[in-house]
Amino acid sequence: MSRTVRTRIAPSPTGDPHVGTAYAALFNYAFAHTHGGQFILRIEDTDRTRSNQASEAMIFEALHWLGLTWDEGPDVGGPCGPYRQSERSEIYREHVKRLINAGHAYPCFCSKERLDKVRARQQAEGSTTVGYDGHCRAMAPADAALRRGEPHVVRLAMPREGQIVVKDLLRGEIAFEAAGIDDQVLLKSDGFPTYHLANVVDDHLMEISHVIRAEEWLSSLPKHVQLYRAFGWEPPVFCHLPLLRNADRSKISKRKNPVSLNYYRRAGYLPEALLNYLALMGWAMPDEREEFSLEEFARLLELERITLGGPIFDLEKLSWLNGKYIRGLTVVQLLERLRAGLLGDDYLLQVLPLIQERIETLEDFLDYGRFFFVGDVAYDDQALKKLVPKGRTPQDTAKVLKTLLDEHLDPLLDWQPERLESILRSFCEAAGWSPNELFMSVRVAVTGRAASPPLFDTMAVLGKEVCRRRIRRAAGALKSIK
RNA sequence: GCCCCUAUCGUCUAGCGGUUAGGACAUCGGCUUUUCAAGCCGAGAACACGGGUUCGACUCCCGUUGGGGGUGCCA
Repeated sequence: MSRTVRTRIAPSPTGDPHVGTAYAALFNYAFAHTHGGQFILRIEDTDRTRSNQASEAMIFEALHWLGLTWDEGPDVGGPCGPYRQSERSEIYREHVKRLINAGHAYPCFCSKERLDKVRARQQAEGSTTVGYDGHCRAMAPADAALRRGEPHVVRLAMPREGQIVVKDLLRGEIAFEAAGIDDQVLLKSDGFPTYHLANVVDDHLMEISHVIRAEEWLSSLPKHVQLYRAFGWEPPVFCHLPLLRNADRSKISKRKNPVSLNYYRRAGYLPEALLNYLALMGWAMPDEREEFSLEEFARLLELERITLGGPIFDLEKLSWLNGKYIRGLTVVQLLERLRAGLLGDDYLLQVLPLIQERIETLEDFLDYGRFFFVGDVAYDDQALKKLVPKGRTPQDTAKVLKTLLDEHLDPLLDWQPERLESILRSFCEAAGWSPNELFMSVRVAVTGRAASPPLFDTMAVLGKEVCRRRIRRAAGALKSIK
């Protein structure tokens, strides 16, 4: 009870920095501060194929922008490091060994094919439990030792019967039938731990007192609790936050909502307004005041008061709040905000070289460079016509743009001219479009005009978020054409 | 399919057995204003349904329905 409060945010660096990460970080940060504890940043990069350095850097950057500073983390260090899971492999391996020796875990040599087959059969039979069937659990330790050289994973030996009762701060006790939970993989065949293992081991070793995370983890809580038991550790307090939702109530996603923190930053939302809005999701101040600072939030947050209905992330209300914050600034402060972004030297110095050769008077600058500074661009009839190459239909064009965006541009984190060019060029072949066709279409989508500075440089300067939303919008506009 | 969570205006929420069910966004109307915003004032708008418990349920319990999440060698 008197234990120091230590909370953490544990993002996985596999994409653009996510608004859900900021949401969880906000509550963890605030709770730690309410209780004079520490807030820790841990990078969960155990998925070697998806984890990526650019993503990690963007997460740091985005959280710094928001002002959610951490007391311990990969960049600032701390007594419980390293804070990057990829650098802790030895720790996990040792802990797995302990579990195996105690009979709480076992090696599993089942092939992917067998696993798929088992799952397919269970599904076909309408079996009540779908998951690993425990095939290798019966293997004698001596036999397993003999096969040590073969590729294998290590699984957690879950109790076969009875109930696993877990406790969530907001929901109270929740009982799961042990029979319905399969033996989770703890150590992958590449030697890296799964989330389940790594998060339990690290939370324990890093002395995390309160695990405040998204509700999507609630169903794996019994596995985590079982791990704490197997290790003989005292589990932390668990508090599962409601999931942010799209307007249709599904879990917030990039197809239906801007989810990248970079979007909000570029669009000109003030970090304190975003944080304030996020704090309103599932939380209300005791006096119902809706505008408050991070400090006030950190002073008054009580986890018990969090509401559990999944809140819809409402851009309209966010924008209203943001407007309030902007109006609350002095003119000089407003100028500073502008200079920190769209009207800052950094950005202007990127834009100007692309415009310089194309203007004759300084006042041409605004007219010509307009699309570098606005959010959406308008597509007039002429632009709409240029968007669709001769001989192509609006529908085809919309489809090509969407595919380009979703499958090729969206996963790109290193948003540089060279990368963009190679992606667009190879996409031409895949789509069966000529570079002329595709590049003009993308140019118009991204700038609103048929004439612009070199496409890839322009896209690079505009940034991923702006390109994304404009291409998306262009595709949408095309679809509504007859 | 199975497991788990969840349910107050369109949206975010207050409520914690007895209230004309309150506030905010959005919407609509008015005032202000050269215009547009902003600001101010006002209006419409909710306890999903069915059983209990109780003198009394939005509040407690059970069920139904709706919504969500999970069911990966992803987190």
